[in-house]
Amino acid sequence: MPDDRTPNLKLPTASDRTIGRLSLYRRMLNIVKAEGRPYVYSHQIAALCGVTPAQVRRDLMSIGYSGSPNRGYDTSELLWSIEDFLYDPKGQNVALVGVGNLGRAILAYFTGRRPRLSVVAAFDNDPAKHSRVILGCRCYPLDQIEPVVRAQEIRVGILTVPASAAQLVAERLVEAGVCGLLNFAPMALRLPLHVHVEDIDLAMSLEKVAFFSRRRSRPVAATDKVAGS
Amino acid sequence: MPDDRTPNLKLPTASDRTIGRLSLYRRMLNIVKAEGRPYVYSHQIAALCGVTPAQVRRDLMSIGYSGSPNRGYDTSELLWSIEDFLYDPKGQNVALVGVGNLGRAILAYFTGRRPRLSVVAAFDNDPAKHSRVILGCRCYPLDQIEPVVRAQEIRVGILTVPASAAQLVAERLVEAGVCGLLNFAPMALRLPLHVHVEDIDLAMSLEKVAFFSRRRSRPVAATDKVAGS
DNA sequence: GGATGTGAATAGGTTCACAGCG
DNA sequence: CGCTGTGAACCTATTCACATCC
Repeated sequence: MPDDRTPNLKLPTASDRTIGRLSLYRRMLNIVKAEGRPYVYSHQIAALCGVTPAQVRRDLMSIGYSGSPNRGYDTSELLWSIEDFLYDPKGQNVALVGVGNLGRAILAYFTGRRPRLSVVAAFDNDPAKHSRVILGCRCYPLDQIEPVVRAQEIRVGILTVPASAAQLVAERLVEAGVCGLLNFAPMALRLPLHVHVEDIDLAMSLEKVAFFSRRRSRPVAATDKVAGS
Repeated sequence: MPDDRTPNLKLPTASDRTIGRLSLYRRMLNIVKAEGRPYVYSHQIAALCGVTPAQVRRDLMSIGYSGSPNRGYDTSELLWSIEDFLYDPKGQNVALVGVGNLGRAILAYFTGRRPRLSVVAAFDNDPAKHSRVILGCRCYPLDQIEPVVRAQEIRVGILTVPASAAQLVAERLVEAGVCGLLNFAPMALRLPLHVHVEDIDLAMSLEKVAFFSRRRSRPVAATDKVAGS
C-alpha cells in the first residue's frame, strides 16, 4: 500500500551512483566556468567525466534541472543547481578519528578546501597528539568524542583507525549523533539503519587492479582504441 | 558471431563486483582460519563481510569452488582457492607516483604487508626525495619511470599526483608497460582500452556521505534495527 | 540540424526459492 | 533437518531511440 500523502513538492530521488556523478559534474563545471564558457552540452560534461551523454542528461533530470535544446546547459545555473541539491546551506561539520599516516593525509586533503564541508575535529588515542592542532584541526582524545561531536553538531565521520577499533569507534560516533561515515577500516561495520556508511577499502581496490591487470591482453597495435565515451 | 574456439577448461568469469568481494572473503577467511575453525558456512562469511549468504555462494560458484552441503566450506581449501584465483603465483610489482601526503600514507599502508603484491618503486618530481628510500621504497625522478618500470616488470601503478599531472603520468606508465592503475587523482583518465583503471575519489566519497547523512531520518527509538544481513 | 527530455529496451547484478545431498 | 548449488525472478542502472524544441 503506497503512502500517497507525499508532500506536493516533487522531491527529487537520486540513487547512490547518481549522487557520486553529480559531485563529479560539479567539479568539472567549476573548470568549465573558470574557462569562461557560459554554456555546456551534455556530451561535453560526459567527455570530461568519462560517462555517456545520456547518463548525464538522466542524472540532471533527477535533480530537476532543464537545459535549452540548442544552447545546452547554462554553466553557472547548473552549477548552482547541483550545489543546491548536494550541499547543506548551513554547511556540515566533519570529524576524523585516527590520526595516523592515512588520517593525516586525509586531513591535509580536505583541510580548507571546501567551505560547505569542513573537518573541524580530529580524535586519536595517542596522548602525544592531544591538544595539538594538526593541519588546522584540533586533536582530542577518544573519550572526548561525545561532547565534541555534540557541541559542534557533527553528523559526518571519517574513520581511519585500525580494523580492530573501527566498530567500537563507529558506535561511539553514532551514539553522539553522527549519521554518515566514510570508513577506511577494512571491516564491515554493523550499525543502525539510519547511518549511511561509505566504505573505501584500499587493499581491496589494489587487489582488484592487480587482478584485472593480469587479465588484460597486452597492447596489440601501436594505435590502440581509447577508453571513455 | 561467437568464437567457439574457446579452450575447453571452463575459465571462470567473475565480474568486477565479485572480484572485490572475493578479496574481502579472503581477508575474513584468514581471520576464521586464525581462530582455528576448519569449516565455515556461507552465512558466516556473509555476516563477516556484510553481504547475503546467497551472494557468497554465487561468488564462490564463479571461481568454481564447491563446499559440502552439511559442513560448509573447508576454510583452508577455500582460502587457497581464492588466493589461487586472485593472485599471480609469481607476485606482481607495483609502482607509486606522487610521494605527497597521500602517497606516503598509501606507501605506509601497503609496505611489507602483502608478499604477492609489493610496491617496489616510487616516483616524484621533487629532487629532495630522489635516491632516498621512503618507507622501504626507493624514490626516483619522474623521468626514470620508463626504465624502472620496464626493469622491474611493473604492471600496476598507483597514482597519487595532482589532477593536473594525472593524465600525463598515466600515459607514461602505460607506455612503459603498466596495464592496471589505482587512480586517486580526481580526474577521468583517457587511456587505451587494455588498461584497467580503478578510481578512488576521496572528495566524491565524502560528499556522498555528507549528502546521505542529511537524508537519513534521525534515530527514532532507542532500539534501532541493525544494518547488514 | 543538433540539442534536450524521456519512455522503452537492455544489461547487469542480486535475491528468491527450491532441488539435491549428506 | 540445514546446508549447498543454481535456474528463474526481480530489481536497479544504463543505454537506446525518438518526439520535441530552438
